[in-house]
Amino acid sequence: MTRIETFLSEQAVTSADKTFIQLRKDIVEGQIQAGSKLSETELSTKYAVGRSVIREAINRLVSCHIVERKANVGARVVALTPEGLIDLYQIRESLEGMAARLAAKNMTSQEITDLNGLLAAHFQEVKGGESYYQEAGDVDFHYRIILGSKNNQLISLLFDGIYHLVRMYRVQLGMAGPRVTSAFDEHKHIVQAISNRDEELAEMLMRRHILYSRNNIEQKLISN
Amino acid sequence: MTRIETFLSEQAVTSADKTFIQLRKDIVEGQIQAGSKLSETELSTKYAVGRSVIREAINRLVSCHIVERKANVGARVVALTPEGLIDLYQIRESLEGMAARLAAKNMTSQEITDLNGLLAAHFQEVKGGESYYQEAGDVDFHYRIILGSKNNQLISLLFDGIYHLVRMYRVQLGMAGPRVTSAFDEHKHIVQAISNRDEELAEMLMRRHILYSRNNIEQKLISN
DNA sequence: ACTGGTTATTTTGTCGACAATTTGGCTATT
DNA sequence: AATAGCCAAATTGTCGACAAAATAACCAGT
Repeated sequence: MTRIETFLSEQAVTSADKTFIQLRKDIVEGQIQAGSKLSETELSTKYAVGRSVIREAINRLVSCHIVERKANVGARVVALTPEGLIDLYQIRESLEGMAARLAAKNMTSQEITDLNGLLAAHFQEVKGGESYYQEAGDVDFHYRIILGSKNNQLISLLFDGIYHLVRMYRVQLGMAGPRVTSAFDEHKHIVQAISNRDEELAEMLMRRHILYSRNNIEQKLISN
Repeated sequence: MTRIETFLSEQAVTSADKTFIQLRKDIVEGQIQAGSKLSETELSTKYAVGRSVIREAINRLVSCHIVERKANVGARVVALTPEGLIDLYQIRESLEGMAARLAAKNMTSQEITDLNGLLAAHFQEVKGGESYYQEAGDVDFHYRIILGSKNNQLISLLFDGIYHLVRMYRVQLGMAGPRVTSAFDEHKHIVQAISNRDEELAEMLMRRHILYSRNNIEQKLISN
């Protein structure tokens, strides 16, 4: 099992773990509508677990800002707003910029070699016209750099918190968009900077990369 | 009630809220030792609430990285390590830098006026030789700028998560340190940049400010 | 005395029941 | 008809009990 997989596949051992992951999936992928109320008893029967388990799952979703809860009233899935998406991308710009800086400092040469390999594989796909790239490939690229930062707090913030919310926006607002080839070039330059151990440039390029991505998404939001 | 206070005094309505806040306080301030085990039944009698309430409180502490839990084994207060502190400061540098940038863009002129007022008040204290400054004053300064970012996700990340952990290190490793006057000058320049709506400079100065603070703390860690 | 396996004990995870709070609807009064 | 107050239904919050898992203690065999 690769390093990435161990981090991503949070091995769910308890019933609350599984319910949390399932519920998050159902919300992120839109099976449960954004903004809708989460009734504990209802979910309890739906997922065939006790209400305690549902409560714990909901509480965890509250912690990653996917659900909001008012005391004695109940929990609702967050609403997807343009402002919320912008907030997320500002944080991504900040944190992933720092991640790239730290990756340039802390990645092993083996990890950098692997990253170059990933880039080469993506290049083949892009050349072959597969638009498969952007979903899995882009995510994989960013994950490796974040892991390369070796900052566990940073890794957890992005993986456990931000990324699920970003994916929720992506899926539900249909942001499967293009920007494939230009994004590839940006990735290439970032990897070059990391290979050169140029922390300053790596951070700057990553920030630009995410800023462009945000601009791209904002345009789509407006056109809707 | 000022804007800051509404954000800081999380009004605890349920019993789980109060227990969470109390437990966090006891951990952050060292009443409960770092690295120690958190027995649910034990805490249940200690705080005179049911075990469900304790469980919920612990789960929330897990979400803000103050406690770690292993399934079917139990929860422990995190250990305080130099690496952990560095991780935190790297994140602060990144996020608060972005906060300063956004504050330069989004703070109202009234808020900027207030911020200048705060600075003036601190100057009087520093001049008067009160070292009171650095604890409350420094925190107040940073809080206002973070709030000034108007990015709720960012605000929550720092207030609900990072800052309690930072305070835990500060309190338990006795980082009440000096650096008062130099920090004041740094604050002054940051406020100037924000007043000029110079986003770029505000971010850069804030990052430097936090970097210096980190260097200062690291030196103390070594000398111990 | 030491190691391996087995049983007890303790601790966590889950469930259903009860208490407290909110919400919606009803009645009465103006 | 509108509003205020009150009551009923539903939902959340908390508790204690039971189930499952891990740790500790114990015993047997070498």
